[in-house]
Amino acid sequence: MIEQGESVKRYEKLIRNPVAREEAVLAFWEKEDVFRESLRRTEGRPRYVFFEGPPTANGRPHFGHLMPRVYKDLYPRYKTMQGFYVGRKGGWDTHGLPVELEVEKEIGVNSKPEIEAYGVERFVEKCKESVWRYKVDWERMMRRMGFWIDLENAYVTYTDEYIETVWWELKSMFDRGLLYNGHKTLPYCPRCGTGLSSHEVAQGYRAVKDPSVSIRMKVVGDDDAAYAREGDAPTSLLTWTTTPWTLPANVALAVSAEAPYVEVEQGGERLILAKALLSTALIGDHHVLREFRGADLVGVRYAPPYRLTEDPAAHRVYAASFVNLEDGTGIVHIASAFGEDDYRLGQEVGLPFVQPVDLAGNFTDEFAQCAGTFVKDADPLIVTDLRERGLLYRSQEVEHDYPFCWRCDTPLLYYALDSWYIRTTEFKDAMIANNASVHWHPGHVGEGRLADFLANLKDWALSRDRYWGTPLNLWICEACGEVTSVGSRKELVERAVDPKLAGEVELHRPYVDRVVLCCPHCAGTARRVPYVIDTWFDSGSMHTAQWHYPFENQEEFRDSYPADFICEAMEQTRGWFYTLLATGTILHGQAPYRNCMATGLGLDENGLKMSKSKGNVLDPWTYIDRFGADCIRWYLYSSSAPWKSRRIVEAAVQEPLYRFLDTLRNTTDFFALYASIDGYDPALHKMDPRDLSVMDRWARSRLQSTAKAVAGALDAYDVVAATSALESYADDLSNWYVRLSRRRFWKGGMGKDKVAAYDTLRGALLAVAKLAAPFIPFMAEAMYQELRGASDPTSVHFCAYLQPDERERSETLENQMALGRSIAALGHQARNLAQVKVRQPLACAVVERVDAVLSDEVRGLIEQELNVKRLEMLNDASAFATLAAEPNFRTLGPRLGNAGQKVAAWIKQQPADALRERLAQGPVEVRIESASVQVLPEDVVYSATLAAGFVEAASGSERVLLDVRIDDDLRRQGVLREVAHRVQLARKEAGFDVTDRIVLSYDADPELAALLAEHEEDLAAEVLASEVRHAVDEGSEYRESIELPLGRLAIGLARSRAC
RNA sequence: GGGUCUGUAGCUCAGCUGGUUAGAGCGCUCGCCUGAUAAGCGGGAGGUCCCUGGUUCGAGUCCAGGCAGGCCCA
Repeated sequence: MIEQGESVKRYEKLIRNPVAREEAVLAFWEKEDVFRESLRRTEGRPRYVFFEGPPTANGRPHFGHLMPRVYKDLYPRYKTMQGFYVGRKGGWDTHGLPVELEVEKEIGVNSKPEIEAYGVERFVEKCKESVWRYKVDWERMMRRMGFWIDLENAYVTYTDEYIETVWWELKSMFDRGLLYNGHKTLPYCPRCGTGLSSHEVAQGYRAVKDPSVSIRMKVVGDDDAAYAREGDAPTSLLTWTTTPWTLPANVALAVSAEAPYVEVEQGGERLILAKALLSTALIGDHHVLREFRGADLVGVRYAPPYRLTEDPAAHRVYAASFVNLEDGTGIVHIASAFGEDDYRLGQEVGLPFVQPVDLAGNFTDEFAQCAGTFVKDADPLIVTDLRERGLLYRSQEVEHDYPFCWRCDTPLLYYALDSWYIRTTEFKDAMIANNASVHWHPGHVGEGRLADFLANLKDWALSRDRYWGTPLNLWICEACGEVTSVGSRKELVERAVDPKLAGEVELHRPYVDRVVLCCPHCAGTARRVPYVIDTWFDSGSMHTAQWHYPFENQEEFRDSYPADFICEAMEQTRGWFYTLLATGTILHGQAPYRNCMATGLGLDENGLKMSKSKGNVLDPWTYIDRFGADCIRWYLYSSSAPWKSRRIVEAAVQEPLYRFLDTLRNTTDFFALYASIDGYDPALHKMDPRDLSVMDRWARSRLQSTAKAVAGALDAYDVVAATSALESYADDLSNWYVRLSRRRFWKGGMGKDKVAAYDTLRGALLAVAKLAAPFIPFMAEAMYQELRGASDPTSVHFCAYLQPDERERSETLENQMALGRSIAALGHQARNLAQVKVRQPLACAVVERVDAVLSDEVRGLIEQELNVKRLEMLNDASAFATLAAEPNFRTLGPRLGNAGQKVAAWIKQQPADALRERLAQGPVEVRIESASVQVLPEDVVYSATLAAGFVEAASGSERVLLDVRIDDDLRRQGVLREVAHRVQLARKEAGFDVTDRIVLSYDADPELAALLAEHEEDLAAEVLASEVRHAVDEGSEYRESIELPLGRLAIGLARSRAC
């Protein structure tokens, strides 16, 4: 009888709708201030340091943003539960060209002159607003996804504090001589008047046809070269370009030092070019005169097509590593103002800088014959001119990819612009060493992509000729040219001509530009350079600048450098991952992070990257509002490795809801249902370990193994393995432990066995909640709140992560159970084959498996599961089969011909077992019509025929033989079970409660009636009937007629009033 | 063009250092089971493991070349 006093604990079912369930948990977290409390509880503990890679809030968050974020939340939660203090300072990236572009669009301007006309101050103020446009969307998304991060104290890269630290960093580099002024060759849009960053350029590549010309450059001197001219014929270096407009700026030619070059004779002239390109570069017949290495040509002087400089270093041949021998002539035209390689070579060997093109892309007076002409339009003019002067060897058109401005479609020019650099190359070895100290997940990001980048490291071009960014903190004296770097607000005030202004001024353009310094060298007036800095330097400085170090928080900084864990999308490799590493190495001499995880991309259903321009971005809310945050989180964690790109397909995202989350919910609900009925209270009903059944011990052992596997996988940053361990435990618990233990919960009273079952199930569910808490924080919390005891911590997120307890583990038991389950599966398969229902008891199942051992307990479970009276384990079950020997005509025929038939007949007559034994010793001699014939082992194949009444099912290493002979007694037992089952179904159909007592009434054919009468008490107990009547009640709430093997049965059910 | 990743069932993906007949989940289909379950169990259909060559007794796995897609960088 069930009594429900007030003191009895009630367990509620979990909220079924995942979205509603999570909203309830969110409300609870906020009410209890759970995130901040989790930080307070761990304060002072050893740290696990996490750095937030700051997002830009001038764009809406989309599904792709969730991918790194789920891991950025998982590890801090996991480590917090392990007792570490994991501060999670948020951050916002707020500067840069993308912000400016947004504002340009908004105010309807399209170029720098227009911005100047609009007013830089107004423009910058707009930028400042723009960066917060979608802040609430980000905050809403983070809150709803359960991403715990401190946004209230987030660092913001545009604040004066942040800028001040960046200034401090830059000054410290300046003082160490690491900043210098030079030229950077950028893809430059002459119409917009700005260089473009690489991601902008990448958007504008298009295949176009351009001229491809080979030009003679006549050798005029060989005094400084190993090469020496021979004969009197005119000799030319043959060079090649697809940008004829750069030829006026030619200052040198470059060759590959090691490659072979040849001098050929053709039509009375001599031409020099790379041997490898002879056949593709020359037209018509030629005669090779001699061969030499490129190095021999170094120093040769030649006549340029246009002579705009008289510098003695110019118009000579140099060796360069970038010379390629795949197209062209192997002799590369160098215009140091118009190409990155060209510029670097110019710097290395001291070439003059010839730049006859203005910032609008037109030739200047320096190249008078085309002055005022746009360079691309000058191409045909120059080609014609060269042809007329006999310098043109060949002119063709080639199709290749060329970048265009993605905004205005103007062809971009590679143009050397004035720029400040950080001498990062000086730290190349240090960065390589620091990179090697990082644990990369996956390895190829650090070892491949980044290492590769570091191996070819170039100095960091720091300055940008724009408006919205951290102003470059360099002031140049108008009088003496002295450069001053200002490293703090204090210093700015001290040096300013107007200290009051310097004390109040916002550290942005155009305000800070108004601060004029007094030159420390000559007391002249120093003005700030017009640049802002690359915004990557901002975010790459967060390890220091987020604390406003060294002006504040010195201790905080020391305790949180380097980070233990960072995680961002893969494309940050040469972005944030690199800039952090660079600034960290230069400023602090150590890699700024120990573990770095890179995540893949979110792809749309066609496998294309989600991007705003393609219009295929997925709003996370489409799934959050339908499946909930846990479902999305688990999908991302479990579907594949973090760094793999994923197609986001609805069915796949939804899957965990049914497969995993509902399994947890249902198992918890199962517990709640019966624990409520029984009034189970762990505080009152103490479990004695001696009462634990084999199922309990197995469930407990599996739990410990799971805890071990999950923590091990997480520590190895193998998130997928962690999720699959949890999933398989949830499955084991629900579909094996609960399924086989149901009867223990049904039976009345609160016996020791029942307490053991409750204790085990509740313990397992609580443990799962803790193990799963970092992954699915909502579901874990909901389960925990349902199951926790009064003295347990308020939230699952305050609990200690489960430490595996080896004493509860038994590998033997787990292995035996695994074998048992495999046997059960085979047994079911065999029943299927024989078309015998599980409810029909059978006498015996035989398991054939070598050296298999099952304890009596496990064996008992399997007998029950398979509904067999006896389960036998054998090494060899051949006793249950009859072996027959069959001749193998494939071997007999070819070898023996006609005699084969006779031998075959003989084989068939032999007892198969005996024959096999004899053949196992070797060939057998047989006399066939007075001739002796050898029968070889391969001449015989054996077929086994199962003993009558058995069916078999087999998998890899085991075989199950099922005795499907049903005698009268078994049949009657089967019918009894069938009747009980039908009554149970009827109860459910009638809508009765699990605990309702019923009046069962029935009519049956005679044989069936006799059987039922005999077992009436058992039946009544089984179906909770308080009374059984031998004629169907007319007043029954539910009636049904059933055909059974022993006859027809009519039943009637009514709720009993007795109870 | 350089670097790198990916290519396995209709879909999403596992397949560790090479080793029987290539797997899971979802979907489809037939049957079973069901006092928790949108569940579970079993059977079936569904595969050129991108292609070609090589190494090997043996290749989805290793090597080389190619094709396709993606990303980063030019």
